[in-house]
Amino acid sequence: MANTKMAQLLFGNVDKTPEDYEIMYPDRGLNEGAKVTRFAPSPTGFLHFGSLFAAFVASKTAGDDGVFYLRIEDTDKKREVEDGVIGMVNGLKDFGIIPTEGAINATDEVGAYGPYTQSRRNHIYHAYVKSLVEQGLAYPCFMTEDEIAEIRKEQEAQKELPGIYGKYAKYRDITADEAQARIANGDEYVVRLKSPGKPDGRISFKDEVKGKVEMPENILDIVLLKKDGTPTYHFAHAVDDHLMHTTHVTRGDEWLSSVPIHLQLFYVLGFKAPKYAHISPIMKEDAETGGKRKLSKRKDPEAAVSFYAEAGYPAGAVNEYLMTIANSNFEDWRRANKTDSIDKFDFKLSKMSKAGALFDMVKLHDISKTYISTMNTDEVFDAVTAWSAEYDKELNSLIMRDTDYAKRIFSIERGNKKPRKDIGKWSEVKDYIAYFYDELFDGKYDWAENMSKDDIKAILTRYKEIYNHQSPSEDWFPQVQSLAEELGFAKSPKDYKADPDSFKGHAGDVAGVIRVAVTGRLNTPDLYSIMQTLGEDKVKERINTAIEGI
RNA sequence: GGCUCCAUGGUCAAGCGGUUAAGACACCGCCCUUUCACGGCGGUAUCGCGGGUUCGAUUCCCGCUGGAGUCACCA
Repeated sequence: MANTKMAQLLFGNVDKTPEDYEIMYPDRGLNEGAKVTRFAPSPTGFLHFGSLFAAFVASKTAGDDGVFYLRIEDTDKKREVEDGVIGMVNGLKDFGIIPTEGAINATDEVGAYGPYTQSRRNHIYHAYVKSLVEQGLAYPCFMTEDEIAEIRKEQEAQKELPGIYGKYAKYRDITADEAQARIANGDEYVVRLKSPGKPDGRISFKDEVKGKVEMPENILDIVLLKKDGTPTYHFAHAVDDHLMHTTHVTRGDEWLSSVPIHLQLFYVLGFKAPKYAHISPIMKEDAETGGKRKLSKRKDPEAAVSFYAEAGYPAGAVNEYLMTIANSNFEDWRRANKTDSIDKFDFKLSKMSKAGALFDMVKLHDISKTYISTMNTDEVFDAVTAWSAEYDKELNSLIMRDTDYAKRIFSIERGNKKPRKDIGKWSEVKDYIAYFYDELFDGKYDWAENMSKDDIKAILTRYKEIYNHQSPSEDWFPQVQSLAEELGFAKSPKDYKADPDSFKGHAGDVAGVIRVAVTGRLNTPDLYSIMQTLGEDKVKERINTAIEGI
């Protein structure tokens, strides 16, 4: 049979058959309904926020009883970057996404369905292409790039569908002898699919997020194997996801239009097609056009996952944000289940939005504030130390100088029923705690505008005399109140409002003066706690310095 | 341009033939309060347009407009 001859000519050195691989990679034997998903990036080393989102969705889809694996799609040497794989693995790990199988670094993998790196799977792809050639479903094509460009030009001029098909597929029926002669001559070739599609054919399928989709059938003789013998994305996708038993292919919706090709490939290969879930991209408002566009690696710093690490957004907070984008009902669930792990939330592909969401930094920040507010002192301390060790050495050395002191600072009003939400990201910590460290305390005083210098001086001078560091918290404010009365201020805002002409202000204003003297600021957390943390000597020193500066 | 997807406030979005059109972020006001934050209460603001179908369309159908994606030996 001629096809056998062709197959031998092209793949004489291939010794295994598809059947061999089917046996090597048997059914996974998972529980009924368990899902197998994957994240399949090119190892460019740059983890895009959109890719993180895709990986997040894939891992949440697999859930606890499924399998989520990492496959490296490195079939294009031009795009490859040194350390690209480790960049991907670490990038995911930073956000708590750890695949159950797949590549773990540039050379090692775990799992029984590997190799998980496409450049190491050529022998597998070749066995399947050989079989296709044998069956007359694929053929070598010797067209040069110039020839193809020529054809494309003509097709564009004629307003025809561009691509290699029908009369343009000039090597479709090439004989083995002819091919042999060309190869002997040193001609290069690709292997193309002999597409069984009909020009008027339509296909329809159900996408897990887009719903029912109808499209023209693929009629193009797409390339299966490039001239260097590596597979195209399309072909590798079909072979890999079949052999690795992927049940749900989650990927960016830029792939939606190639589904007809993929479904056809699964069909000719005799594979059961996986379910597809095409995820809408995360968009960004374009300042120039006022419109939306995809989050761009070039234009948007937040497109790089490293941005969040640098800014100090906790990975958990970013995860919460990703989940609110993925399944908007997560927000309601989170309010009802404040302390539960995000893993308990029942993520559903079908609840994903069909349209692309605009990236909202403000929302992320809010979610992050809430997230950090629920962390305990040690967790905050650990996170800040880890972050500052990498991104703010000065802050780090300050904190490490006296870790107990730092923890006392972080514990102020932490753990309340209604916790403060002062910190949205770790890079805000330095400013937040600045007045606890002389090195950061700038000596600028933000005195209230309605206070005269004389009053400020009087309050501080007198307060210095009555200050008792040993007073328990409940006695502290009454002391301020009596000082207020002594100096002509009302005891409470109510008293003051009732008769503003009789008072210079109220006890709150007096406390405010003390606050500014001690911290330099008009607004702070609980002043008593701050003073207790600073210590008696430091408080007195700050008040003295303040008085001198007036 | 062909093919395809999408379309509810500023943003994320519930809704799936009859609703005062949820909720969250942001914004504004009030309350609580020694400041701020937190919290509570309230407010501004949304169904792209035009046709159908129907007793009745945000919801179903068609067209338009707008946005996005794709048309490689890149993924």
